[in-house]
Amino acid sequence: MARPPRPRRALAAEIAAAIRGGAYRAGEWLRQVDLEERFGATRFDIRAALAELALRQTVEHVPNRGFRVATPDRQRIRDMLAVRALLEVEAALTALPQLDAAALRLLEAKADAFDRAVAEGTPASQSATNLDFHDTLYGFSPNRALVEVATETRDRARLWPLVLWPSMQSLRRSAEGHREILAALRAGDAARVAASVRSHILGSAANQPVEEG
Amino acid sequence: MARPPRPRRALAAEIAAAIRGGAYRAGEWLRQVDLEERFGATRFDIRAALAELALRQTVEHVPNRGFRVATPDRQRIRDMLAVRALLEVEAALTALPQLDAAALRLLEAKADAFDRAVAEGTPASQSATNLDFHDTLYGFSPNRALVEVATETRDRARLWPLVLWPSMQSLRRSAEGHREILAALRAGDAARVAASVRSHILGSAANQPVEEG
DNA sequence: CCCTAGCGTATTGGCGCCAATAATTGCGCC
DNA sequence: GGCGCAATTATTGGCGCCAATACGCTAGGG
Repeated sequence: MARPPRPRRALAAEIAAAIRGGAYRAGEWLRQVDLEERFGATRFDIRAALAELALRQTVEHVPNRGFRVATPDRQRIRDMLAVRALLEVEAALTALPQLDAAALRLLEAKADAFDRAVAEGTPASQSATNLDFHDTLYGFSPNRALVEVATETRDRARLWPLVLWPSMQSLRRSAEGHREILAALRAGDAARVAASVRSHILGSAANQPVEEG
Repeated sequence: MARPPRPRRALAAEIAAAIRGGAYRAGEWLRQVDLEERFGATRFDIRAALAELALRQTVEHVPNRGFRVATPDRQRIRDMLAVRALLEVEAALTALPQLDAAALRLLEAKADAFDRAVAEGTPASQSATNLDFHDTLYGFSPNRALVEVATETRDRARLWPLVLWPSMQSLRRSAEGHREILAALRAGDAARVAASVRSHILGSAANQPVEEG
């Protein structure tokens, strides 16, 4: 199926999504010919996309060997989570003074959407509605650069846990986290916002099965 | 002069350095043929490097027009500085518990080196020794990911102010800032470390000539 | 005299081919 | 029968050519 002319940048995201979705395992070599076929793109585009992903450390590049999916490192995941928490707490705090009643209603609706996705949605829709809640909140921050760095960092760290993500327990905890954040925002309590966002982010991974490699 | 086979990644940094050094002005179009000649690289490499810089928002890409140097936006610079402060304060704070007497001596030596560069060095050596001080400090942080994101963000934001950087006054202030940070580290006073790093970063740009465009 | 339309030129960017390099398999030797 | 070396094959990656596109200039018309 010859797809219509694919927007250049999208390809990298598409490959990243495929990796996230579990199409390729951690450490697995990505052969360019396979990718060509799978995504119906030219070799040139594939290479450009892979280079971009390598820059984002989604894949690892070994000269004359190729690209392979970056391997999760437990310590690094923890470190990344700490960075995420730092950035996202700040994003939430800077958003806080900008929130009016309408904004809070909007956020409530997003939280509802996530709840519904948890109850009856697919893992993909759960992930999407979850991100949507956070992005909506951070979108109110007047510091655009902060939001960009935060989402970038989140996307960079997000690769790993997605395969083992959909445990019902952690989903419920996430939903509760959203409610707690919302309550803190409504109260206008900065310290409480910081604490709730922080624990929401750190907690989302803390309850992951700690198997050793 | 045909240079020896240039390491791939270095080229992007080299171009970025050229932009930083003022070889190309903000908003100026970067013609690929010029870059080819200037850096003695093939068109292919130039293009890859430019794509990388575009991803880092050092240059802007306009399809079928080419690449131009990203234009500084005063608001964005402020925003970026806030992000830098956030990240680098955290890096310094996490480094703090790891510092022993030898580490403090090393940092003192780096601060001395910067002082010498301010007194008698070139702008390039001033910049290098300044970065070296910060990198050495952050290097003691156990959170590698944090340090990476911090230095990445710094390099991303660093493009703009360098042309107008070498005012003797701001250099002196930077040198003092290093001393203040060192003193706070020696005292083991976390709050003071945070405050000194923050004001060092925000201050380094606050005293910039605020001409309007 | 100014505005517009068309052409020529300069520049970018897509892509396919081929050389360089590493993995693999098969053969010979110990 | 096992091990090591060498030829074969698979895969990556460098690069130059050419089509696509935008810009500047000139000529013609209002």
